[in-house]
Amino acid sequence: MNSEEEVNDFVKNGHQQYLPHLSIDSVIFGYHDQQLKILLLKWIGLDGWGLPGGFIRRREPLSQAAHRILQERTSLEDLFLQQFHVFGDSPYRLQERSAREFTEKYGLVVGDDNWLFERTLSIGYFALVDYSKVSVRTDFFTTDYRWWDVSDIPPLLFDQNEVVEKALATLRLQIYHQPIGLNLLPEKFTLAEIHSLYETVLGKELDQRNFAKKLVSLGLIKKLAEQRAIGPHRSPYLYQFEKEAYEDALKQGIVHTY
Amino acid sequence: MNSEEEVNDFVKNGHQQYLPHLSIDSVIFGYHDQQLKILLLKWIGLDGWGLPGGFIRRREPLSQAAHRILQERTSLEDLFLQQFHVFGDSPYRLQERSAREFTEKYGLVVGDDNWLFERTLSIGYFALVDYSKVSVRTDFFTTDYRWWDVSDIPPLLFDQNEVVEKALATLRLQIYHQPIGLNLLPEKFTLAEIHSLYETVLGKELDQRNFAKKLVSLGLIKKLAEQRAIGPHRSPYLYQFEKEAYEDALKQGIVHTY
DNA sequence: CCAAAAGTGTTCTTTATACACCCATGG
DNA sequence: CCATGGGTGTATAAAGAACACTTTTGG
Repeated sequence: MNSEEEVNDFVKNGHQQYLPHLSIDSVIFGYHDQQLKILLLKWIGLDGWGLPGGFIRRREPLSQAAHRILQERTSLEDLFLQQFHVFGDSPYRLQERSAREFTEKYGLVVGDDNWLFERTLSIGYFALVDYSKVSVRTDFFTTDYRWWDVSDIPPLLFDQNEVVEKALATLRLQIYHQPIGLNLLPEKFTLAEIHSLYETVLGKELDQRNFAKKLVSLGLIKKLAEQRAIGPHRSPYLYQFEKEAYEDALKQGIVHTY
Repeated sequence: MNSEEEVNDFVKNGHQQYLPHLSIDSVIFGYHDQQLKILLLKWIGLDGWGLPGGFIRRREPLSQAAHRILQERTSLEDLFLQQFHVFGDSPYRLQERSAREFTEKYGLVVGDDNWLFERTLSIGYFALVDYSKVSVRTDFFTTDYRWWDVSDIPPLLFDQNEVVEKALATLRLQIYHQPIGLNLLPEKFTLAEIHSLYETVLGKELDQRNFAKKLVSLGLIKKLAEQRAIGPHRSPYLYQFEKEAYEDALKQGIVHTY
């Protein structure tokens, strides 16, 4: 959605294509530089950072909508994507807001009764993606994007800070039952990398030896013959996920402590 | 909602009061007779059993709507109520269905474009309630109700069997992180009762001695001086939840194994 | 040869599991 | 006095936590 014509049509007639009162907000986690990051978009006019999101087509299954929205935004096909909460309590989501504001800022004339300004509940999804594979597409409303460190999220639009908090809490809880990493790390990685990922997500230190022992003994990762040259230091071995064991653990759940 | 007039108004004008395309389905768990049960309603006309549910008022916070719906149905004020999933994938939820059917069965004339027959996503909540304190209110659409054993749920309307399954799965997962029982048991209970509750929810046997040891050592329950007379057997002691420890465990989570 | 990061085992402590007998009660 | 369900402890096994030194590498 980039041309003024398209945008106009979306604003004026979007309610014919999309379900009103409902949107999807995506918290997209990536991992880079030893930091867990999320992707935020800069909304022009509203002058603030917000989550990528979108609407559900009238006859589109919900989970398909969530995938489509993410795919359109990041160009990723395969990703871990999971619903985690519906947000419908915050006063922001109750306001029928800012039609005027919108008109002023975008130069589009819309009425107070426009579908975009009715009360909207938001279904939160979170995704775990390989940072390096994402190519972000911006559009008319969102001219800029940036990966933000989760410990340093700016004030977001509406109640989206709460959405991010809840996504993080869900991820941290889930890591005790399911493996993560397959979608956050490149295919081959070092022990140091996955170790640091887990420390980052959990926000605490994990014993190096115990951690490696655990992952290997669970059969989730396997050591490759390959090593990686990393400058004037000993070369670490590369590891890879055991896909079958990983998928099993995802489905059946495990009880971890790390 | 009982008089024909009220029902007519709800069908014809409900969309002015409620958000369209969205409903709340409640899976209400109760525990009785050593069985985990859920409350189902018999929908007249549709000729089937279904979950209690309702709609969200246009300016009503989501969680408040969930509480209201449950409160109206069960007369309970304090209960454990938790959102667990949004259902928007099943083909049932895509069908704009049965306006004709409806007209035939209820004798109300409604059009195909009536708000009740548009695609509806459902937000699933589950509640844990003290079976003995519930007094169920029926209405025009639901003339009968019954508590069903979770292992013996009949085919439900739409995709509601899936909703029940997911609620159960969520409850079973959650029991590993949070205590349950405070809302399922009467205030004072015996070790045998709570033990059997946990066995029922988890669907497996738990060692009697280890179970009691664990709950007491976690400080979740405390033994009272009182005993209960139970016929020609040794009288069991009564126990009570330690509210503070219980609430803490709810908030902060625990790692159980039982 | 040195700075920096990698790799690797053992001990101790805590937690979980398995298991069986005596006790109290009312009829 | 007896049938029934209640109550309790200990020993073993498994899992988690704590802990430090040697190796490799390129500059």
